[in-house]
Amino acid sequence: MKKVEVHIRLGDCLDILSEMPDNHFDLIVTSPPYADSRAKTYGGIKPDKYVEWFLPRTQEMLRVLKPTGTFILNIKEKAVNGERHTYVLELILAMRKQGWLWTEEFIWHKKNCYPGKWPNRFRDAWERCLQFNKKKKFNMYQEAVMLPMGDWAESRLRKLSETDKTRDESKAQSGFGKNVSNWIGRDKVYPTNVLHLATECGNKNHSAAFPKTLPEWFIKLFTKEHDWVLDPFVGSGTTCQVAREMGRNSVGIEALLENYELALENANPVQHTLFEKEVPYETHYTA
Amino acid sequence: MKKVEVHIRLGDCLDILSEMPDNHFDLIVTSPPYADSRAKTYGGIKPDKYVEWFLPRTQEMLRVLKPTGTFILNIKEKAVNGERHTYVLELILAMRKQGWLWTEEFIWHKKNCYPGKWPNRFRDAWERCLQFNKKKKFNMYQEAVMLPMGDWAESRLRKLSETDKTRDESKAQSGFGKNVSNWIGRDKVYPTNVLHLATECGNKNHSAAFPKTLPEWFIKLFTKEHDWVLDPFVGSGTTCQVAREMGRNSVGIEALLENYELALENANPVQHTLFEKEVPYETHYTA
DNA sequence: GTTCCGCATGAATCGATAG
DNA sequence: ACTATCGATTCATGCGGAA
Repeated sequence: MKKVEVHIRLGDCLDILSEMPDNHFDLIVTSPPYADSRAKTYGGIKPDKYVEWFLPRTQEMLRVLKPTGTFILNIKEKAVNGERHTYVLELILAMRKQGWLWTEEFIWHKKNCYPGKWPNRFRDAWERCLQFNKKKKFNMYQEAVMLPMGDWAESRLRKLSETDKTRDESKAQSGFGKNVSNWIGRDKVYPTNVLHLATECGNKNHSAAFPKTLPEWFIKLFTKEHDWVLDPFVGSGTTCQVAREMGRNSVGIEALLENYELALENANPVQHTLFEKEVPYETHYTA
Repeated sequence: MKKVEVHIRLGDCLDILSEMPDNHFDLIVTSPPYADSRAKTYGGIKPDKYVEWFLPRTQEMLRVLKPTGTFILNIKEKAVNGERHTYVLELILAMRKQGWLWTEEFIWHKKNCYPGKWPNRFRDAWERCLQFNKKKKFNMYQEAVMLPMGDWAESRLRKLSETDKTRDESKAQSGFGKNVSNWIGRDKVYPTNVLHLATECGNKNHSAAFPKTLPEWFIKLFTKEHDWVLDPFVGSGTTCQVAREMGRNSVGIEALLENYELALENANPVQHTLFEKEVPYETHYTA
């Protein structure tokens, strides 16, 4: 019997983080407000001002992250004036000057992206998941995210419709997390740095631009049970909700009161009791 | 009967391009030697020197590209010292200062890669295909790369056609047939900026995993027949080979004699004659 | 209980219109 | 000239109701 803590805090993460101790978190995973979005919360940061706005916050994140910890930043630059804006590129360069190591760039392939048609551009179906670290040696539990493959995937792939084949052969990989128990005992392979996840769209009230499967995958990969997870832009609480279900302690920070209350509701920040043998966390969530 | 030209040139593209006229090419598509690779050819450019080395060449490419043309740069930064190197990010920023517009970043998802992992890293299954333009208005033939639609309409279309067969055929000639044709017109969708292409693994020729499908897709998207395509690092000639098969004129430049001879062989740079009715180029390749 | 169909709904982007 | 707002475009997904 172990306790899992969930803390949801109201305020700008720049202020909240300043009260937190050094080297505390094993994983920071977040999807910050993109440029020109969430105007109510942060005043709708202009693309040209984005790096300047973000850097003080990454400075605090660098401080509160353990030396063995990882920072996953989910972000995508928008199209401005017919061009991709460069603020994400500049952010990476600036964060390295802060002391971050830019270890890897995962690609989140959004299977169901926003529709639309333009004369000069196709639909944007991917986002960056930038991995930053403090040290070259960090904790990584690669076996936790292994994919079932082998005969099952092969036969399944063969049975896919002709449409599926020509469009996207990733279906065999996209099911990670789903029905994991069915595949236990089968051959498994390591995943790649391309993630195939759908955004959870038609859900009741709020559509999750940040699907549970995204923080879930990185929490599996970079933490073990009872590690500490931080989301400095927790929004409706998805990261903390997933962390709790997986037996990880977490802190979520949200600046907008409306989202804060939603996060309280979703993440249920009461100290929970996990009876490990009866309910191992793996059974608590599904993809 | 129209002629398709293929020119293969031996030398550094910096020199060869300097002899070529302004505003000549409709598409430049290339996969340049990555940093530290192909040491024989270009002396093994160090990652830290990559931007400096590449910029004079993009300057020439900017000159020879038509104002309505597009430059597709397939590139991926390597991991150096446990970090992703930043030379690609810096290259994008520097090329914008040269006058290029960074219009889009396509992701090439390499589907069938060999398995493998590193202690701190999964297998790298994607590469950047950076799109640069001279002007905000450029030629783009989006219909040429449309894909079959998803399951939703596929099942509907199948049902309609079954109904069409088993039921009263006279209906097909009246209003009902129009409905069918409407659905048929809707059976294709525009793609996204994520490309799912397989690498040609068992390729005897070269280690360079530059599959024909990659230049093919961009040639379809950004050129029409008899347009001019340039690959300044043509390697074994793949781009020119595909261009010829698609009825586009092309110029390929290669600095290494060994590759140059291979390109001569593969791209068959004799002026070819296309009898359009007998062998429309569309039949030469598949998606 | 299945399977199927209709429908709403998006971290979007462009171009035109208005202040 | 430069910014703010609005309409049109488009498709994968899951829900609820119907056959």
